[in-house]
Amino acid sequence: MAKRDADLDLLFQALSDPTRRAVLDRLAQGPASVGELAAPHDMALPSFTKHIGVLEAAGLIRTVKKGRVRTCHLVPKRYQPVDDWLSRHRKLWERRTDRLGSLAQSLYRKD
Amino acid sequence: MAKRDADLDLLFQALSDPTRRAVLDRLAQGPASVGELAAPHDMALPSFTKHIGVLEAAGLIRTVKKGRVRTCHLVPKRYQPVDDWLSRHRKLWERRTDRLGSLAQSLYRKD
DNA sequence: GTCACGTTTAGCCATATGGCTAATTAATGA
DNA sequence: TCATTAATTAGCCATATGGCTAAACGTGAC
Repeated sequence: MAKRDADLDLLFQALSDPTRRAVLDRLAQGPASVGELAAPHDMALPSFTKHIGVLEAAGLIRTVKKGRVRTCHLVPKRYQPVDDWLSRHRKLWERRTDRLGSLAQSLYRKD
Repeated sequence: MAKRDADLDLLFQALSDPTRRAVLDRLAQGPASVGELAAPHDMALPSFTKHIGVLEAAGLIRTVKKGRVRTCHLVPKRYQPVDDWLSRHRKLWERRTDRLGSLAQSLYRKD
């Protein structure tokens, strides 16, 4: 127990904000500068920059500053731990509903 | 833009805490009372109860109070929005790396 | 050299989060 | 009935989060 998984903490936390998810959406199409990323969001730049910081701290994006422009790109493989956690869970409860008969399953299906 | 998806906010937020993830782990094996769930966590009960509240608010668990015991059970299908978001993203960037040639792909593979 | 541009730093604010103790409620069992 | 038990409520605290403005920084363009 108490097996701290700080990685998952950071990742889920990073994903819990709509602005940040929108940034990831955008970056899925290809790299972009901080300014480009900020444009669609009605928010002061320094506020926005914090979101970039959170995403980078979680490892979901990486950034390179060239001249005065910081370019951000996605690190898709960082979704892996999240993916893993979810599929582990799916297996856990599927294994469990397997152990229950189909009657019990149908009861659970009420949700 | 600014398409608030409060559901995902709540879900990712709920999943961002190790105590709460541990509770979900436990509940994947079957229902349990608040007391049983709290036992492995070195934490005062009222603190723990808040976590239960967060999980319930996110819809990840449901609880029934019978007598003085509140029993909690998992609502597995609530993982669905999270799952959906992730697979949408996987598709997005896979589609993109498809558009790039294999040379560009190999460059990206550096991460 | 100087000015504009893209970004960052510094500092502030309100609210949320995750923890605690003490006291309360409600149900069970002796 | 009365003590014990399971959980909740109330209230407190420290820190984190997500936003802001004003000012500074560093680079590129003219």
